[in-house]
Amino acid sequence: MSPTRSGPVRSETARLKILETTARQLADVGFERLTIEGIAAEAGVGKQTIYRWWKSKSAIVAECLVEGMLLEEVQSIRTSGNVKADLAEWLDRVFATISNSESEGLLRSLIVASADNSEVAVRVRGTISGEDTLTSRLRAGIGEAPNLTADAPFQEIAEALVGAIILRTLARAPMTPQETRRLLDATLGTRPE
Amino acid sequence: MSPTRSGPVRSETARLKILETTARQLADVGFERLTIEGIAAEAGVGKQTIYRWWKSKSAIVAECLVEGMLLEEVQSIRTSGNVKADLAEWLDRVFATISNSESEGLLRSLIVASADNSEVAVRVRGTISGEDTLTSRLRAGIGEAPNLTADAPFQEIAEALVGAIILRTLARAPMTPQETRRLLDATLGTRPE
Amino acid sequence: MSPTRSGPVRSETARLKILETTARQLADVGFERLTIEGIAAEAGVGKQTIYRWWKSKSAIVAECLVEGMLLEEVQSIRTSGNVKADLAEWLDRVFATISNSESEGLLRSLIVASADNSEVAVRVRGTISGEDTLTSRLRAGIGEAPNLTADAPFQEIAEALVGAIILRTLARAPMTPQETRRLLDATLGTRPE
Amino acid sequence: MSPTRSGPVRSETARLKILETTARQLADVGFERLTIEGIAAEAGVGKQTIYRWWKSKSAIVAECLVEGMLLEEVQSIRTSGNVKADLAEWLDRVFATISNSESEGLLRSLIVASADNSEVAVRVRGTISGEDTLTSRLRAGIGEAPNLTADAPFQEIAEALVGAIILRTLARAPMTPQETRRLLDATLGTRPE
DNA sequence: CTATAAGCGAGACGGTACGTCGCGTCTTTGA
DNA sequence: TCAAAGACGCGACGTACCGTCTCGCTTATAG
Repeated sequence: MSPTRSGPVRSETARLKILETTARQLADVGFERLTIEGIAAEAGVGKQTIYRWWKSKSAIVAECLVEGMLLEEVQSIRTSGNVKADLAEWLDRVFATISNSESEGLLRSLIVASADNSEVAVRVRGTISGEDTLTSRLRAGIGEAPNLTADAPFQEIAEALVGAIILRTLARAPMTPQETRRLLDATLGTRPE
Repeated sequence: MSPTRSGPVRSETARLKILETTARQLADVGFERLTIEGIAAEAGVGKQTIYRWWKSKSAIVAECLVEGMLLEEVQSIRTSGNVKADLAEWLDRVFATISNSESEGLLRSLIVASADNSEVAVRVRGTISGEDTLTSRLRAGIGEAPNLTADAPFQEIAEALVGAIILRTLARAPMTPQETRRLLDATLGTRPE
Repeated sequence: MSPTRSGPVRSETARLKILETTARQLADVGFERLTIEGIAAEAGVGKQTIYRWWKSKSAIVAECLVEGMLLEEVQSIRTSGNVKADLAEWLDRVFATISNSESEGLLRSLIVASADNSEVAVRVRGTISGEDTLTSRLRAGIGEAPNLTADAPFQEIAEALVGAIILRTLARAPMTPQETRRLLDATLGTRPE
Repeated sequence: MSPTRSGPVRSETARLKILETTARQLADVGFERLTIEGIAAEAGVGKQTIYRWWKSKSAIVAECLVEGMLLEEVQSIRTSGNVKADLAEWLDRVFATISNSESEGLLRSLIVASADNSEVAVRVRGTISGEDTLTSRLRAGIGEAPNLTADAPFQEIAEALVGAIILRTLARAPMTPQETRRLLDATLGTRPE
């Protein structure tokens, strides 16, 4: 076996077309009704080309997340000096995004994909909380809220927040701004305004 | 249809056999590989009998939850006077149960079913937190933890806890006892021991 | 067992409704797509009422034939003194009737029913040839055609004619008037005009 | 679709296995109880492979006829110089074949298939009369019987004979040798011996 | 003049087969 | 040698009917 084998190399064009198509169809029809055949047809690609490079549809979805093709809108968190206000704005944005009829069910689809593939689970969580900007924001907020001391359980607070988002997504019951404030009070130890 | 129509009546035997079979197979093979045909075959029932009364497999799962055929082990929460200890014991029990290989993936399956059917989502959440015994326990714990004041956001604290369970379930990363303590410190406002 | 048992007697209304519905649907959708459930529904009758009195759908069709609800138009044959002319007129009428789009496929449906139930086969044949008026007409025509001698094989001539009708019905190729004349020449021994 | 498209080609193995299985099962259980699933299972083939190439079970049967897999025994007619004797032998052979319990009902099944598909009707008729060897034999017999003149209606005589076969098949009443003679007398204009 | 038993409309039941969709693998042809 | 196209065996889908079996109601003899 030669170190560099002969023949054409993986087609980047095909790879991107497949990812874009997957992202589009995932938002459109959801994970359960997403099919390899459908992706191949719309992407103008042979099925084998997909099977050659990915081992399941959740793996394609995972790669879409890595490429930042999904949930771009919810990855940033403001740092204004008031951690509760910043997180409230972020949570409101998250719930507004997932309630948007255009990508209705997208996060729910990602949850299903997560159940199939823990790589997706990790990516979804990372993506929702902006590649760990959530934990960073919490750490940056030491002193801005009673619970945010130097030895606070930042990781667990982040989990509680993201977990609540997931819970509400599954229940199709986005949080209202009042509820997000109460959630933040519960996890940051702040008091109602 | 008249209020009392004549003719044969729904078979309770068939209904129970279907629910039992569904519960068993769900724990066995997971939601994605659960099939109506498989249920019908094992339950000794015609497919139409299933389609007549339920409109999807997630609807059957929802009824299993209502009948208490799933997740019975995690529905009770101790009330000892120490809310953090009680919830820690409960969380440890929850993670032990869902890590148990016998029902490996059961909760993950229920999450997938939830994505398909908000009825299931509501039931799963109700069941995990023991038909609202979680919120009740929190209310009963007023004064046992800094965050548990009379006007505390009990609902949101419960959501944060259940959400964290779901998050860890998807990531296939059950919380260790240390982590559950930190999560409780984060949501109850307690301090590490 | 008493000679006359108690209880209500067979409902003539239901019987007739079933036969009428069957005749109508048979002409409409054909024998293969005729269903007991469809008959019961349209006739406003329980399925059991049908199964109680008939053992198959072809048996109902047979009874429709007995009741003269099917193919009434083709049962009479003229007796004018010219057997070839009379049979030509009858054959033309038969082919016109079965080509009529309104009952398109009715005879074909009856052939299928015949294959299932020899009772129907006998009835169809009897009905097409007008309760043996065909053989009668042939017997009455002794001397009107070369083959019609006193010891002629009347039965076999009739069979040849009806068989040809069936053949053309299956092939969806009705005979033209010219062809019917040639068929009659072949079986009656007459010569072309 | 381009004239020569790339990609896999139709499997001849599968095609033949399907036709052979269909021929066997048709003789075994009859057309009404012949099922696509049964054929697929016995042929070791996916259902879709059948649906891809044929649009109904009668279409498969038609192709069996084309391939000469059905009714091979009745396709030849002797030419001895005595047309009545030759046809009598053929008719006796036909009725013997269709009465044979081994293929009991095969011709009846083909009649049902004909009702569904005129292609089958044409093929059955062509096959029974040996790819028009019947008409050929009649033409070859000019002068051997009163009705067989140069301008005789050969086609219609053939139809009368085949039609009678079908009629008797439906009635499950094969002709006796005496009856076949009378039928031939009726159509050929011969006299009883 | 009951009571009892059958007929009736209705339709649930365990089944079989339908025709379709999508899976993951394999085969062919063209670039 | 990869990629498109797509046929293949397979498994499940949701639907249509099958023939059997309750139901609750009505109706006509038999006691």
